[in-house]
Amino acid sequence: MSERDTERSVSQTVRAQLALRDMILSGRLRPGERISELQAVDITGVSRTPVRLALVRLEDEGLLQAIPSGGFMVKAFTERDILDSIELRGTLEGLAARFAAERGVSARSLEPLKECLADLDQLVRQDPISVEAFSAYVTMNARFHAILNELSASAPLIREIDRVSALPFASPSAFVMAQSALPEAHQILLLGQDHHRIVVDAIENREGARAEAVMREHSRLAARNLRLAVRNRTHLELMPALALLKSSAE
Amino acid sequence: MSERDTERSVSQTVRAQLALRDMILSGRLRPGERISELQAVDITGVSRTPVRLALVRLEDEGLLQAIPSGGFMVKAFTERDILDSIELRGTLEGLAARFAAERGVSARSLEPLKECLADLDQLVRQDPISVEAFSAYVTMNARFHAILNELSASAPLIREIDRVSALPFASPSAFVMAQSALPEAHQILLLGQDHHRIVVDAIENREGARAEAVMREHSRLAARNLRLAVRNRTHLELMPALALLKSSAE
DNA sequence: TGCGTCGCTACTGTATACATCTTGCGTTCA
DNA sequence: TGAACGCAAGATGTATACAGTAGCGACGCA
Repeated sequence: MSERDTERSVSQTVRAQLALRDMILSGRLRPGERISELQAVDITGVSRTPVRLALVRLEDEGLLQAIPSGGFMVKAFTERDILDSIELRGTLEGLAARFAAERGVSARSLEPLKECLADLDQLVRQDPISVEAFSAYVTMNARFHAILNELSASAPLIREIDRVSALPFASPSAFVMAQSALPEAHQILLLGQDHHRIVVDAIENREGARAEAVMREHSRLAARNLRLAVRNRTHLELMPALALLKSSAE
Repeated sequence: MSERDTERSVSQTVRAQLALRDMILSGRLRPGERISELQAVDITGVSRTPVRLALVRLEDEGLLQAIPSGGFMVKAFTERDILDSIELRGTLEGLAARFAAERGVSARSLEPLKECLADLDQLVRQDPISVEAFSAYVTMNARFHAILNELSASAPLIREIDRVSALPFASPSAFVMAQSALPEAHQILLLGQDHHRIVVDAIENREGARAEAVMREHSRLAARNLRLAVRNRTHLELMPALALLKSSAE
């Protein structure tokens, strides 16, 4: 039904954007491959005008790269690019946390964040964590990060964080599912949750430097997950984002 | 001549983008004002297709805001938004400097930065600084920042810095010209140049934390300039970016 | 056999016509 | 007199036709 709704109500541009993004992330369009407008028309079934807009949007989303002579190609990323993007997100989220801490947040507006924290606590408490719980964790984790960013009350900053997190391998939840297959899974989850706890505490006590530092460190868990998961090589299918890696690592 | 070249060789899309950006920054399109495609067609003289692309590009450049029901309006910024954008740029440039310092930069690739530093030294040495020298300073300062960012050797980071600096009030040179009218002008220039000197030194000695901290502080000079210039209210014409401020400050 | 040039093909850039939707104003009814 | 409904105007969303250009291949000449 929601499928139907999507097909009917959403604009052709958005539909094309979703279809193309899916093709890229699933690896059916390989990094470096040129993607012509007509090809995109074939894929998406809409005409060139919305396809063109979709391509432009995917370009500034960072998934495509403009070719000087015209047209677009699928962007390729190195492992270093991915790690830098994660560090970048951590830096921005750190700034958001610092803003929240330094500028002060009312007890009332801190409430949703604390509720979210409690929900996450509930989830990580199970010892062998079920796949469903992992999935719920991903959702709730994204929510936690979103609320935290909002607390910065800085529109320009939130905009940039959203932008950076749109890269499939830079989002706070990018490698959580991959992590679920690791033996260290539970321990990493507990570490992450402790970071969450600390940042809430730091904001409450207006400790800007502490809030910033812990969010930076928090993002490095994603980097650690990435390295572990790539090394183990099993469950690469849990990380669709890796389809964008330059061939060497594939 | 370059005018001619622009008119001839550049695509209609780019031409429309430039014309519209100019209209916005010059204040002829006021913040909050809706800008219809047909209106934009009248302004730019090109047809709706390239106009549309130009509008989309200006949206993700941050100058326009999409209206939910379709179309775009000129984005309005608060003084707080501007200050946050400056802090944001400082944070990103700080990260770039830290990357450069921690990862190490060869003496050879540090050379252009040092040359740039020496050129800047030459410029700030004059005591009553001429307007021409100020103008030259703006150019050279932009060059210094560009080289510094490149030294991070991080494509994703450079991309974001460029993006943030594209906002007319967030670029490293945004308020330098405005500053030229202030009595404190020379002193501020010397402070900024000292920051430049320190960051080069820190990178050379692989002091990541120092390089990061000084670039953050460096960006706050822009915030200080902004505040001073707004308070003095003279020479607001040197800061076209302020056309985007929400009405209160105008 | 290699290099240069010519021509073709297929792509992107642009304009415009048509369809759909939203918004605002006017009219009518309670 | 106020509110709600309907219509009209103008906006955006979409499709497509046409023009211009770049890239590639083939052919010819040295």
